[in-house]
Amino acid sequence: MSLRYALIALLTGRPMTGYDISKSFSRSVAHVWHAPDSQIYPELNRMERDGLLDSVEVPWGKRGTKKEYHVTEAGLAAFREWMESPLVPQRQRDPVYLKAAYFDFADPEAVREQLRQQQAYWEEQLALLEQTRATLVDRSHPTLAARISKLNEREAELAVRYKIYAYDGLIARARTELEWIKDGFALIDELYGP
Amino acid sequence: MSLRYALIALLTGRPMTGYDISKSFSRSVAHVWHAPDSQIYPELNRMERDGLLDSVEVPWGKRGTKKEYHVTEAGLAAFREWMESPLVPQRQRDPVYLKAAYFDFADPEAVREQLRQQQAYWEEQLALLEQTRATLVDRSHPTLAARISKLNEREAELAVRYKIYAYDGLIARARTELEWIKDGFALIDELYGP
DNA sequence: CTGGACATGTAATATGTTACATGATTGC
DNA sequence: GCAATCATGTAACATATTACATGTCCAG
Repeated sequence: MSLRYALIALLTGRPMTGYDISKSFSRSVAHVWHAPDSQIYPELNRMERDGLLDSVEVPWGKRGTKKEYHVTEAGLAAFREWMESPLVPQRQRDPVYLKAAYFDFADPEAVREQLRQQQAYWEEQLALLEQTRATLVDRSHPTLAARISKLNEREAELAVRYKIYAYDGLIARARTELEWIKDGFALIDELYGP
Repeated sequence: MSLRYALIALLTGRPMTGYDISKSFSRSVAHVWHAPDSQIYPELNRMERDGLLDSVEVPWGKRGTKKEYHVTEAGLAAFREWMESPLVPQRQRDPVYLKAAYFDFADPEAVREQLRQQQAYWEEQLALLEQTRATLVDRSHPTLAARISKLNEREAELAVRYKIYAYDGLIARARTELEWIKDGFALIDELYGP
């Protein structure tokens, strides 16, 4: 059910179409949440049906229209309620750690290759996260900028600081993963020779 | 589809019933993988149908029987193939970071309370992980012990070291989460006063 | 006038959760 | 004999993935 709240969170910044949201979910916001089109559009419809969102038909070009969604009072209330409700701890289900625990079933070269892939992935993530963090610090991040334009300085400060805080967590996590991967290379070298 | 491989991984140690597996998934192995009964039993049946597992009816008490599953050659081959195949990077979908990015929508006391809960959760996890790690180091961990009893010293060393490596990753992750939570308390104190 | 971005979905499948259901065995 | 544990599921629902389908608009 968190998809709902991720959608509301995004829409608190500015009204958006399903397409806008979809793009956000595969670009900068993707670090915090991701969902494919096929999940977004039906969920937006359900949320409108449930009164959490309102939509306005906006002209698009000559004949086309698009639906811009914005959060209703009920939606905002539901979001606040979720924000204040306790978090159910996530259950562990991460294939990476499962694999690592059984690396002895794989060829050491195959293991090295997988570690390299993971390393490349996390290095790229880390770079993106730090880049995005910088746009939060200077307040140029588009979604954030849209949101804080409607707030006073104190409120804006809070919004910005918490977003930076979230990114600091993601960055720390990425660094931890990279450290662990580095240890993995060292372990294989030790067990099989370089 | 990783559930399949998690099940095979467990069964490489020793033959088990669905119930045994279910218990493992909610005790020590839960750090690496978790699944409820209702997912385990049907999946075991499907895996037997697909030839990855074999089952033997074992007497249990006077009239009862239970099904002990063991991995077939085909199952082991499938496991090795999965172990050597590249990992598709996980997409981010973590409600904790989503919430953190929007903490300004919640009352600071509610935020503190959630941080306290997260802290308690991760501290408990960390303790369990370190405890389990110790049973890997001295080779008293039941699943591991069953597995290495069938291996020579070199193979046992590999199996043990990789499992410790996986737990080191989980422990590092838990510590990183705890650090981040600590920063969260500091941030709220700074923004609202202690 | 064409390709890429914009826009909105459906369908089928896979995976995961919650609740319910049932019975045997073992230890006290 | 009674409670806790062992044992094995089904059913309904919720969520997520993959593949497909269709059409508009805008820039070059």
